[in-house]
Amino acid sequence: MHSLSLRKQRGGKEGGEYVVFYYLCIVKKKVIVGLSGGVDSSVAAWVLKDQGYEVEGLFMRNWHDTTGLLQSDCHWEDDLMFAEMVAKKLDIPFHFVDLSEPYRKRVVDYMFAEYEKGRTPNPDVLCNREIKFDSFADEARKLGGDFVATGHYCRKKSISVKHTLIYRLLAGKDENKDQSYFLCQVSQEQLAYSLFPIGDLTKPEVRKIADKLGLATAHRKDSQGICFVGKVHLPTFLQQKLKAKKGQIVEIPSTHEFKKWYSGFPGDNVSESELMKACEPHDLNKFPGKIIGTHNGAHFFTIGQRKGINVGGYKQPLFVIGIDVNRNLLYVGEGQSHPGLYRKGLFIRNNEIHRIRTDLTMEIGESREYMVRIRYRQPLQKAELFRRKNGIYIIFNKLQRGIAPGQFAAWYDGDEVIGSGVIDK
RNA sequence: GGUCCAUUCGUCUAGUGGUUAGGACGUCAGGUUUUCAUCCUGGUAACAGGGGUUCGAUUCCCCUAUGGACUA
Repeated sequence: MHSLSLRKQRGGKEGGEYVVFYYLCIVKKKVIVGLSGGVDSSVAAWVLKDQGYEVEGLFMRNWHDTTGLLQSDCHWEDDLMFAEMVAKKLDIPFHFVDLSEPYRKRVVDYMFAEYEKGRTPNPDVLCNREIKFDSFADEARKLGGDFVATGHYCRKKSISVKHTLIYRLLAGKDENKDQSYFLCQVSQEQLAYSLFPIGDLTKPEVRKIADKLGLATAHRKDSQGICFVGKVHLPTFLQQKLKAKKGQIVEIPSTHEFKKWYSGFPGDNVSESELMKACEPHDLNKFPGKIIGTHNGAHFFTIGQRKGINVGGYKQPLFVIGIDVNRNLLYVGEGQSHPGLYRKGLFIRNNEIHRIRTDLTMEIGESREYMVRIRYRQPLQKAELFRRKNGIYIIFNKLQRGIAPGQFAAWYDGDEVIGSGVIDK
């Protein structure tokens, strides 16, 4: 029995309460915390230390290129400095590792490849699966870590299913900051090796703790944009590798006959071809569209996007409702409620189905109700998942706006992430 | 060739003999957001040009330019 057991024992003597700490076991578990230079990971490190773990900080540098960055300066040096200051304050060993190569290969290249296909990738979900809980975890093992920990707002629990230990990934306690979505692609093995120390805290609590401890990161602004890369002007960033190509913008009036959706869910015995139809995107080629302008490459856009179309004079804003990279066409529609913006369902290929709860695998022919989100911070949507021969068809209760291939759909049971997959179409 | 009508922010437009010339869309900048988006707030920006009439012209008149309609 290696697990650290730091116990609090309370005695209620007449002199008042006192607390006695003692160790049941002398061997402390070692945790390597990914210190990013932000508050969340700083407090995570402190929480672990407070819980009695042996804690070491590891800063990873994943990107030091400034091409396409909105702020001309690259922030990783600042981040490193803050991370070091925190480590010093908490009195924990501090390490540095450069993971730029794997990050470029496994996250950035994937990003380019997806955009090139006219899809909209989520690099941060990949970053967690491929870097933080993989390459980084390997580095942690080299340092003798028993676990890695991050400053994610999510929780891990375990249950025993048929005598097997199964890890559960749960939403963070702070509903407003819940980041479980970004971890929707991690595996049981990765979860087993991970800790999320601040999952039971809210952001204001985290800030307060950091403030009380006098951590330098207490009032640092939350990072935004692509993890490690930062805020970028996407077309500029993508043009490192994808070339600009002029093409036509085609407006599809909302008055055309768009697909009709049935209300609610189909029956559980619905055929795969029927589901396929229900999850098919709008066939925009068949409409007589109107050419209203030119763009610099359809692959720089995403469905549901408003900014950057560069065509004015309309009563309501134009939104991207379709992308055709082969013909380099950008389809747009006027107004928030344009029917081309909404769909009833989506499809995930067999080989893209990822299960976190490996014990809850859906068999072919099976269907289940789950709550689903297709973007970070989107309120969970009621949906039914149909497992069929080719993959999973997700039919939503309500029409969904801007379903974008390449993004991840994650399904939840309550606040637990059950599985996820890349949206194929 | 003649006659008539039009011309206002980048775009679509509102309006008046004295207005800070209004709005929408675009765009830009902030805010929200560890993806892409969305969303919120704010800013920028126009009376085609030249003459008159008038205390005062974007508004009325004339000419020029451009676009449209009708017609020998």
